[in-house]
Amino acid sequence: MDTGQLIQRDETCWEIPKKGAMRVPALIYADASLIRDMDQKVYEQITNVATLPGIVDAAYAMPDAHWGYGFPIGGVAAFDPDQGGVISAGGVGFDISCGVRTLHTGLTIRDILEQKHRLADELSRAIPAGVGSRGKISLNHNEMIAMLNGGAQWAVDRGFGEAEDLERTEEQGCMKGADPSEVSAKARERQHDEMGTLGSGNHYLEVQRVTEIYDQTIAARFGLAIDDIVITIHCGSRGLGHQIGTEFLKDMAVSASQYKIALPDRELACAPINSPLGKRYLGAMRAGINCALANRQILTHLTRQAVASIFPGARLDLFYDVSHNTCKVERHKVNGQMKELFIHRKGATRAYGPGHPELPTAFKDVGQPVLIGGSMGTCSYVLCGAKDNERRAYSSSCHGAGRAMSRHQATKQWRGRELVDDLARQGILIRSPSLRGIAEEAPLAYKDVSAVVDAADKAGLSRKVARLEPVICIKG
DNA sequence: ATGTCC
Repeated sequence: MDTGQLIQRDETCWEIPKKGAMRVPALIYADASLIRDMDQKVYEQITNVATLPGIVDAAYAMPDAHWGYGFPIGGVAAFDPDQGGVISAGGVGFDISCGVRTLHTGLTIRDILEQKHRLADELSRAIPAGVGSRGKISLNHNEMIAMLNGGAQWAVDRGFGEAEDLERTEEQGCMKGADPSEVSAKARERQHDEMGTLGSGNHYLEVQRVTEIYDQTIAARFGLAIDDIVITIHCGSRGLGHQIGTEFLKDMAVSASQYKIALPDRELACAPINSPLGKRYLGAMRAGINCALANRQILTHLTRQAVASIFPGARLDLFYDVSHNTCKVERHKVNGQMKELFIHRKGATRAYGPGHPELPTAFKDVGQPVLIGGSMGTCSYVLCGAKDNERRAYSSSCHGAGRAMSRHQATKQWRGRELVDDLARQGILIRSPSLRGIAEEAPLAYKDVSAVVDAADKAGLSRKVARLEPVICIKG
């Protein structure tokens, strides 16, 4: 991106001033180097988002922003229903409530070193991964509806995990207001035997080692210390979420003119929050969120079983679960008054600062854990919602490294087998059904995650707490 | 992201 088109507000905040059809300005949080490498499409896309009805304050892009469908991935936008605000399927993303959860293991790197290969094989056997992966659980109609209403709470009720897990999951594991009757038969059919599966693309299950602590006090509160082993699961709502996205995107594109919404890009298709279509999508999307929460909950149970077969005494307590493709109703201050806004976060993580009433007791005084996945073979980070970050991007932070190169380009540049061998030499074990998938996910096809989190920290979105490095990676 | 094209 050409920095000449932007007004630099400070070291990590860049403004696209309001012009043309824009209702508000757009703000990008990144350092100069990330901005220079950022896709020019991000400029176009957040400029377009800023034209949508009812948008409040600004359209935001996180430091990891890149070209997405309509909205950039790494985009945040808040809409006011009382000002004609809209909800957009492309503003949530196809993989509804894709997210990350990290489990403590109580083990250290010394405990697992000699069992590394066994653990990799066991996890690979226990976790269904890859395109169209299927699980052992299949849901009949009534169970499907119960799952879409109950999310991770439904999963815990069925014996997948423990009640304590729910306290450490956004929405206590259950998104209220889901309407399974708005989830089509086709979407439900696609999910019939996909519960408890990882899927493909950038989804993974990773065994990680804590290698650096940046904030001793918060790390201690988060239960993280050097050489601890944690396990991180990154996945979403599988075929069901994708089907919901596909169907509503089409409906929203068709009905935009009926709602008198001028779309600068068809991919920005949306509907007023208070319209019948907007309400239908909200109900379906919330059911999709529950599907993703239930899916990660079942995967947690499968992970616990796999780890227990090698380390019988290990306790895999949930550290935290965050979603990064959502639209949520939150109370925020607008012109000095508290308002209920619909916050779209696409490839962006909620990052409540210290003291937020919705935080679990364990984190209330320090802030929300923010889990940032790196690319395969590179590091990941744990951050913490920063004080006063509400006024920056409605308490949001980045979600990962962000792609720097297309999947197609990556497959031309790398061979899966060579990447697996290279990483094995670095002591990182990869298990995946797809060598092509590995090539698409080559570490160098992503932005430098360390630069991304440094920018998020400097911008005051969230604070660095700990760095994690991969030991084993189960890839979809 | 996605039964990587109904």
